[in-house]
Amino acid sequence: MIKTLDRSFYQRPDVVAIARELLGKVVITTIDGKLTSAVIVETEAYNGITDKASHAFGGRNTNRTAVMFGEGGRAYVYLCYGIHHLFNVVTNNVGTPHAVLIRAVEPLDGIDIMLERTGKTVQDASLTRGPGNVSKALGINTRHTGMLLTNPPLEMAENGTIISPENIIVSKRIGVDYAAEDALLPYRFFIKGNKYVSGSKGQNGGLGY
DNA sequence: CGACCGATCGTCT
DNA sequence: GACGATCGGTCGA
Repeated sequence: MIKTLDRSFYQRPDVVAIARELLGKVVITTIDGKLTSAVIVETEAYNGITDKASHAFGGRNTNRTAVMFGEGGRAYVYLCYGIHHLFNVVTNNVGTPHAVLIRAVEPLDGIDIMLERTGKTVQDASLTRGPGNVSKALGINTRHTGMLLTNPPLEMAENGTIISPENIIVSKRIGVDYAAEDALLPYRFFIKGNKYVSGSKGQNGGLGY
């Protein structure tokens, strides 16, 4: 039984709590007439204008980041390193640019389509491991930025799965060393032992503080 | 293993 | 004109 998350789920004040709650939720895309879905296994919270790791740090509201300043429940997708499209969920409400980066998912439906999109021949952990690979496999790109997450082509849902607290690992975020002291904040969450979780030694096994 | 490197381009200074 | 919220490959120990 699948239930789409409505906007009240996203429009809450605590982006860190939402990042944690998103573990076990399902992302469903219907793009180019092809349906794919996957379970979220790794997330990171980006905590608005006071978070040096956030694109919205210091109130930076540009064409690219404007979506984050809007209502929660929409997608923020941007191009990273000219190659990778990174998929975020906007939370909170107008004026407060919170977002959660989806860093890894575990494939559910449409695995053949994901293989097609990524040019892979066999399903292994690399298919949807890491934010760049997530978007590639699910068919998400910058044209989806600003779209609602409550209906196709981009939907988020819950299927009754509960991830127990002892199976959730917390760590600092990946790739944000430039954010100085904010790089150390415990804003990354992932499911213990899940093979799709990104990072290597010290980043997918334990408390990487 | 770990360190390093190239790809590739929209965005902001 | 510089620089990424990355990835996958290579090289050396």
